[in-house]
Amino acid sequence: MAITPKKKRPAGEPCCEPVVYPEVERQEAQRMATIAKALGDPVRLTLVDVLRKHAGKVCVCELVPLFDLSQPTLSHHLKKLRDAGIVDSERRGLWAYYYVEPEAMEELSAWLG
Amino acid sequence: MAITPKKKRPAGEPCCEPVVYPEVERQEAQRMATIAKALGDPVRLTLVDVLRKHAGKVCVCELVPLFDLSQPTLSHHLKKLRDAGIVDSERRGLWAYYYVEPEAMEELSAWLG
DNA sequence: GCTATCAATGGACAGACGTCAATGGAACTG
DNA sequence: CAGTTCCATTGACGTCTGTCCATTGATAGC
Repeated sequence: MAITPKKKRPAGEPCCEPVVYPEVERQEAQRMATIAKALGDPVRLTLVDVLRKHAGKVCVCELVPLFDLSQPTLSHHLKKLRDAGIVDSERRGLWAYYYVEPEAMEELSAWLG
Repeated sequence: MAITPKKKRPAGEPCCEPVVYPEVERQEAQRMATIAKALGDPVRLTLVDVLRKHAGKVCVCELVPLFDLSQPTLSHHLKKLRDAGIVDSERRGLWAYYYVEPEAMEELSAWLG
């Protein structure tokens, strides 16, 4: 079988220096991507912006009319944000109040530089 | 038909103050979401990280072996990053060199706070 | 108890997304 | 010119995602 190696570069010089990417940075990139993905939707990013501008004072029933979406859909988005650690919620009686948990966004902001 | 309005809140007090979200901020959120979405994939975020740490010196043939993916798939991710204005490329002979166009990421970083 | 309200959950569906194999196109070599 | 190398594009495929509707859970007031 012995396939003859065909490593013929157009010029003698290599295209660029070899690139290494350590495992540690890979894992951090993975985590940052998770946060970015949760924020990578117009509805969710808007939700986060609304929440951080009305710290601790916004209940879901006030969020729903801001969008042209059903209440279950918004609930799903809020759940995604919660799963990503970007927001959290607190129940008071019938209502659920959401607020931003700033660590995740700060992390991403710092990573972006 | 005249459905009788059933606006009975559990308590007299409203759940929270009414929330407004201006159109201008909506549009900015939309743009930020586009950037975040492009970054919301582990492969793409890793690509960006590799590129910014080897400014202007990385050709595609060096990027491919960093991932367990086919060359067309990587090309597809690079295109997405280019479409989002996060990276750009330059051709030198056979090779294509990619580099980070930092404005978009800086914008998002600033927005995140 | 019963009823009303707010929020979360489950199921279903169309569309978007990530991936690959095959192909195409541009540029260099001999 | 033909052959090679590198990169982009196309088409196809399965999976994930966003959305809705209907329902359930939880809490409050009657």
